Amino acid sequence: MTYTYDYPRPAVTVDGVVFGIDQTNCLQVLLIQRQLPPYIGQWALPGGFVRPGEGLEQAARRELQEETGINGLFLEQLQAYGQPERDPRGHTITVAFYALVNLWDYQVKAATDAKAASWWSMKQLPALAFDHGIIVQDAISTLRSTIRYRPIGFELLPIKFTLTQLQRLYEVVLARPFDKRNFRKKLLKLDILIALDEKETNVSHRAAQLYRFDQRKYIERQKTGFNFDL
Amino acid sequence: MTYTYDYPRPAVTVDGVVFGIDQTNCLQVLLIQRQLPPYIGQWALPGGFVRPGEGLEQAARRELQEETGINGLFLEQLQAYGQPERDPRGHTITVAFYALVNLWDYQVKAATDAKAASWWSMKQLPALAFDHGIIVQDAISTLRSTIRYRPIGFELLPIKFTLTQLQRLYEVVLARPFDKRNFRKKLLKLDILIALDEKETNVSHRAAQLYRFDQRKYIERQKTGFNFDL
DNA sequence: GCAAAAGTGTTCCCAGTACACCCATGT
DNA sequence: ACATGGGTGTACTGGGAACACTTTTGC
Repeated sequence: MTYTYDYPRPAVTVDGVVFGIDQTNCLQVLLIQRQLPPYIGQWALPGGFVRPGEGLEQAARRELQEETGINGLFLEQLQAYGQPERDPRGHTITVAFYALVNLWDYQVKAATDAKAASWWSMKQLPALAFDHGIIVQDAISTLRSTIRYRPIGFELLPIKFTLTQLQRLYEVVLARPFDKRNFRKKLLKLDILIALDEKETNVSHRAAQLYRFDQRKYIERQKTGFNFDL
Repeated sequence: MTYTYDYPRPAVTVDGVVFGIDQTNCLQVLLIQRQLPPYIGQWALPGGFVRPGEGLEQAARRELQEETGINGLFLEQLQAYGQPERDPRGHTITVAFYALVNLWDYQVKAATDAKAASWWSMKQLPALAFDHGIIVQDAISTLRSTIRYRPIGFELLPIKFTLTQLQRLYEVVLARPFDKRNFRKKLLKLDILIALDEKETNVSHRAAQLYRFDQRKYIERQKTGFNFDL
């Protein structure tokens, strides 16, 4: 079965830059090892061809589900990459997405996945296939600017988290330290966190208060001209 | 001549949202009237199919040149749109760009262009073909956020401009008034404007000082950790 | 001399920043 | 009792916001 058109068409793929944060407080990216040419054996972003009748985001979610077993996560478009020589097989345009995943819950899943998918620290990424190295750099740069004015950081944490975890998250992503007192003051004043009736357990130090993000209140705030800004 | 592939491929187009500001202090968008089905006779964004061996930005520049006669302008990618039903002819992915053009210089050119291209005020856009209405909304929203932290506003002005022109520009794009004294104080303190040895002429009021943007100094500033921010 | 826009300083307030000690818990 | 991270308040400073009058030019 073949498909014929009156004019030549480039191929269209989607690729996903999936970020997570592990216990070691490093920003991680999910990569898969290619089983087919070109770049066989090299590490690359999970992704694949867009199918007929499929939206771009839909295709990205499907590919991530197929290749890494994770779904239902925060996913947003980065941009399209279309340099004609970026794929040796021929003119291929890829639409890149970035995704945030809560590694506290998904950790096991990714580790036991059969498809040669694994987490790599941003600090020591391997050489990537195609132009995927550039895509990852663009993704981290977009993540850094976005996390400062939209409350997407919570996607990287479990539902219940401590203020210290939240602070570590911002420090890791923005690669910059925050003052503990000022950070807490600012976050609590935004009034979009709910203090739960729970504390950490089994820690050999004073147990920390647990919070969760109040999406509803955030949306309310936004309507009345308020800006998340860190 | 036809082109055959092993798997079905969506078509790939580029579209451009070209912004300009005219004398009436309105934000304008350049539209063309479609000469062919679908949506024949309706207004749409200038754009067209990506050709083999052509990069995305390259394609966007070519289409703008062909359809509107303007080139060499500020052009940056917005995002890709790929809902499968967005084009009645079949699955078509478009990569949208937004562009800024100095209407003081290009005004005549666009007006005399033969191809049914014309400027429309953002305040009263006609119904647009395809999902172009959404694309324009996304473009203005991106323009608004980008103009606040990157000095791209100057692309909409002639090389020599007055501070009042610059202020009007920001007021028009951000749809919000600025205080004259504070605006001038802030802009001048950034130290990226060069006061020229020239003033306005033929105005029936006190002639304003002319300035130009100092790209070189801006790049210097940036390296030494400085942020344009308005 | 009048209409129309250019140009110019000061005060107030809030948000960002810097900074150090006591508290609760497990071993 | 000690090690570990949790939790808290104050003083300073710089930038944003509000605000009104004089100057220059063409008619």
